[in-house]
Formats: sequence, C-alpha cells, structure tokens
Amino acid sequence: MVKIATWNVNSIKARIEAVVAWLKSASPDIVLLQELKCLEADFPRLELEALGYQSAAVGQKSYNGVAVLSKRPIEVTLSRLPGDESDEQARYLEAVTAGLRVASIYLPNGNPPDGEKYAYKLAWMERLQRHARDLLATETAVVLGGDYNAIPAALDCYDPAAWAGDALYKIETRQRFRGLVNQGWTEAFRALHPHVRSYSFWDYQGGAWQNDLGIRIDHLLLSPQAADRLEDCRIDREPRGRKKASDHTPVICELAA
DNA sequence: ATGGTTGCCTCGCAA
Repeated sequence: MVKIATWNVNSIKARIEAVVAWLKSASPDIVLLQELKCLEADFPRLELEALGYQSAAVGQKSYNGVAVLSKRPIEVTLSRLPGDESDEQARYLEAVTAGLRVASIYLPNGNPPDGEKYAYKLAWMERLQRHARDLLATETAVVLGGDYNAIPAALDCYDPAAWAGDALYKIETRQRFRGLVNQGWTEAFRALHPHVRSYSFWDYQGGAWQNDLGIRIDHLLLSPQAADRLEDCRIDREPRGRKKASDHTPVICELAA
C-alpha cells in the first residue's frame, strides 16, 4: 500500500511544527506540499529528513513554492510546467518515487476574475491539460495532486451562489477542470464518494471553519494505472482544527502495492 | 457591512 497526501500548508516556515506532528501521526509515504512561501534554500529539509522523509522543492521568496516528500528516493523529472518559458512562478514539481510519477501542483488562484490574473490561470490550466495528455500517454501510474484552486461542482461549495463570479468557481474554470479530468483522470475523492459534501479549505475570516463554510479545491487526479489501485481517499480535517492551522487540510489516498 | 484573517516582512499584497 502506498499512502499519498496533498496539503497546501500556507508557509512551510509558519507550519513546520504542524507538518511534523501530522507526518508522525498519519505516516504518509508521499506528501505533495504547496504554498511553501520560501526559497528552496530555506526549505526545512533536515527536519523532515529526521522523520525519514527525503524531499525536493522549488521555491520562491514569499509566494508560491511546491515540494514532494517521500520515504523513498526521489528523482525530479520536471521543476516547472512546460509550455511557457517566461513563467517564473514556482507552481509545479514532478518526480518519480516509490514506483509512481507524482506532481505537486499549485494552480493560480486567478482573482480578481476580470483581469490578467484570471487570464494567467486559464492559460496555466490549458498548459496543464497539454502536459497531462503526455503523462497519460506514458500508460503508467501517475498522481497529480495539489491545490487546483478549482471548485469542481456545487456540491463542493457551501454556497455556490456566493461563489458564482469567483475565479475558483467561474464556468471557465470548471470547464477546464472538467476537461482535464475527462482526458481520463480519476478525481480520487469524488470517484469514491459521489455524494459526500466534504471540504478541504476554510477561509480564516468570518468563522468559516467553526461554521463549516468551506470549499473543496485540493484534489488528487489518478491516471488509469493508478486508479486501478485506488483503495481509499479521505480528507483529514484534524489539522485544520488545531491552533495556528493552515487554511487548507490534507487530502489522502491509498493505492494498493 | 466594500467588512473580516493570516503570512509575507513591510506599512500593502496575496490568498
């Protein structure tokens, strides 16, 4: 069994104690982290190594940043999303580890939804679609995990009307997310729990967590060869309820060996 | 209610 998690930690420096505590209790084999908010040189590699995790990261000062942790050796295959050489943002890291190809994805937020940030988001989603097709063509087990900043459907949002015009829920965003999944990917949580309302993000503001006013935007997409092995997928709400929590909580899947 | 919270490391921006 291989246990794979994705977690937007909203600053690895602010969250290292929470991450260490969660790794000790959940003991995932592979972890995909987003929003490191630090340079690669400042990534707390040694603290994670002390827990038995190797790591690879791409960083950026103050913003973005993604990492892959694994109990097994990691071979980095890509440290940026193909398709735009001018894109400097640290949002994509792909690696082979434990016999799987995995990617840690931090898809652009895209707000406000009427300007260049939204155009960048849609272009990024189209680049991801093109690259994802190439990954499917390998006919191997691939897991694309991360913060997609995309609410797939009304069930994934506490109040769809309130989010109607938001970059995370606009129809153009949902169309591109669906287009990606419909290439042949299995969105692990929804595939196993077709009718369950469960969120992965709650805003810090307005008592969103206390009132369970969340959205589901952190996803694990599995190639057919990975989906054939899918045994479980769940959202671990426990870290979100702790003090000094990230606004996201981990999503975990288990694949048969 | 043009509000509210967190993290960056500055006095504003991104989420």
